[in-house]
Amino acid sequence: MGTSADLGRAGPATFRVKAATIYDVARAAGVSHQTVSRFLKGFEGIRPETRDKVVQAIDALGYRPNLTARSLKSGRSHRIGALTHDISKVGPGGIVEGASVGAREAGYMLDIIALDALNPRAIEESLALITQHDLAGVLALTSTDAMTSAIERIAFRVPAYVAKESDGMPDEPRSKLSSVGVPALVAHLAELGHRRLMHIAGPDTWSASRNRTRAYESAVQAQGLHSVGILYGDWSARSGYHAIANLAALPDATAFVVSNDQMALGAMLALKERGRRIPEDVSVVGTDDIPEAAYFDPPLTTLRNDFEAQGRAAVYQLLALIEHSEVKLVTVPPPMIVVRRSSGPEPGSRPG
Amino acid sequence: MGTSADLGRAGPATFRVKAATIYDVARAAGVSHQTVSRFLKGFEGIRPETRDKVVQAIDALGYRPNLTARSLKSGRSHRIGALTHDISKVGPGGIVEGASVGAREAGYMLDIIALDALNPRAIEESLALITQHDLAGVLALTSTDAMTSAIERIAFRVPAYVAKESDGMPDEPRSKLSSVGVPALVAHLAELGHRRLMHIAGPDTWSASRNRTRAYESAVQAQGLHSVGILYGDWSARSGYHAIANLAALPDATAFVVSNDQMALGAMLALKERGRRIPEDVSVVGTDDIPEAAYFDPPLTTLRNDFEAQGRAAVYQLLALIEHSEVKLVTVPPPMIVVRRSSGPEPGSRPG
DNA sequence: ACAAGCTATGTTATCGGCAACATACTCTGT
DNA sequence: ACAGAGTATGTTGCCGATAACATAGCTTGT
Repeated sequence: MGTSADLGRAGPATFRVKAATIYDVARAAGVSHQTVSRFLKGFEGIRPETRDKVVQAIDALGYRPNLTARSLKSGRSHRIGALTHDISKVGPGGIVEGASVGAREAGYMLDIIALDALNPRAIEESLALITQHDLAGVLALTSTDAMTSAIERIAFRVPAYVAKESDGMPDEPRSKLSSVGVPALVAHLAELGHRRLMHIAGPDTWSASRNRTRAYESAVQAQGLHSVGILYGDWSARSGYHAIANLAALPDATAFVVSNDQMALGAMLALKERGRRIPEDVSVVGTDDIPEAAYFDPPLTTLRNDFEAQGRAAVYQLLALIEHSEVKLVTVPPPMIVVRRSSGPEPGSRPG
Repeated sequence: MGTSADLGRAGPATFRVKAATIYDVARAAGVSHQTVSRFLKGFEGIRPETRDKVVQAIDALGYRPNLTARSLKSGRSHRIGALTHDISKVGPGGIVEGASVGAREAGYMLDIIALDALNPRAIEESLALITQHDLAGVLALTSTDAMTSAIERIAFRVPAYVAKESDGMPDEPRSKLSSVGVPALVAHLAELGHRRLMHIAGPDTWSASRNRTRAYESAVQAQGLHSVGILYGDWSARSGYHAIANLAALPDATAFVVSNDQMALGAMLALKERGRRIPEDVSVVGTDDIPEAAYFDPPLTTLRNDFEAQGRAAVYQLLALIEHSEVKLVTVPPPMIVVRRSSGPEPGSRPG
């Protein structure tokens, strides 16, 4: 788009028709408003004739309950706040989408609160917003330290929940550890003969990043491999590129385990520019399986994450806190490895 | 993440402290609730002593106005709904983020309504949600036909606005046409000597896609070039790949103008797999400048779009409709061309 | 010095639901 | 045939704010 001039198109002139209330319905049906209210709540003891009159009146007037009034009285709103930052950067719009759908299924709305992570006052302001807007609960969709501490402070006022991103290291029986998550990537590389690995991690302030790094380290040890070192990025392709490009000399790792696909993309470009062929000379594996990963050059071996399911699961966890009900089980599929062409056999006994 | 078990972490036990009301404040200050209300609205005629008492009471009690009650009485909520779908696909989580920030600046909340574009009933349901939740207005963040028609129906009840995506063809003086947007891409290719172009478009149901295609066609004509044909994708890298891979024979175009960066990525892979070198044999240009585009192989020549600014601008347009006020001008920078290595000189007079 | 006119503040009604209590009506048993 | 129990429905008050109207207290003019 060019300028704001062509940004959009105004709707027709707006005369908002005043919506019908239970009182309107009651009058139309010739009953009291309370009868209507009872009907709406599914109260059983209403005579069929009365019920019919109410149904018809509701239908005729196109009545829709006003949730604002309802929350005022009940003190309980039907909206949950989603604290986010950098969603566009990190990718998982899928989490937001899943959360929104999950919320709607449960009759809630999802309010997006985009934090400016760099601005400490932003959290303060958002807190004010949350209390003012009477949210039923708050969800943090990115698990940075800043976010976690914000949530901890919010949690004294409203139910709050941090949706962790995939870490590839579930609190699961050891037996499964090697088949999913980062350990599966490491095992895959080990099978291909790689012995010297390098890791490109996300920011240390993200718990997801720390978890992945820990998973990497323990998997390397468990498989009897050697970690040549750890580089840090900020999830962006740019940071992945510079992590490699800024190195004085490439270490003698034959495979790189990268904490997300964007950084893997950047790292691959830097490696190619330094004359390494992928996967002939060096293997690269990522994490997340963003839709583009299958079309990188070469297509990226990575871990598939179902972000939408994660978003939904997070909403249901939060709803359990809000409604003190049982957690509706949303199974989030574990991150499965997707093998593509960016990983290949270790270059072998060739010298240097 | 592994399973729902490690998805997150519950907050501490929640006893929501009942928030103070204007009545509490009034009692503490020894005034009537109306005086408090007047103070909150910035009413001038309050004696300094009274004012002080109110300020202190508010401070002591940590009073925050309850916006639910406020909207009930005033009939005007401070939240706007954002209809979206496929946010994860097109990338512009940035639009959502920008819209959220813009909304907050104006004292509004942004409610996300993720539509399932495939499900016609979803629009119906969302409409019900909107009226129930008493939204001040509705914003469509993706401008598909389905969305536009949904908005048209909604607009009779609440102010509504469609945020068009960049189309590279602003309603601007002709003089500017060639320096920004899709025409700039075409001009760039013409300068490099390309004469035979091909276009990969997005879905025809997206107005942004139609606009880009139209801009492409008229620019090709204006520059005296030849368009070899148009292929259609769905914005995904996958569709870009198959658009090229499914071709029985590659056309004799020397440059491809692709409607977004993801499809360009897929197309580049398919071209390379068919033995074409980029940019030596064929040039590829995209649109959007997603953060990854600079790290494609080769880095992609594309148009830079400021999605966040677009989101904010859309919010302000809508607010103008809601509040019948002047449009607060938010200038969205025009999409500027970013030249990278995916575009190069036409292969020259070499035979086929 | 007192009516008229302001100013600062208080009182009451209202938004649209829900909940508690109130009442009219039906059914049952004796 | 009528008390008592139960059922269907109506009436009133409340959530927390705003709006309209009401009333004290202070100026001002003559």
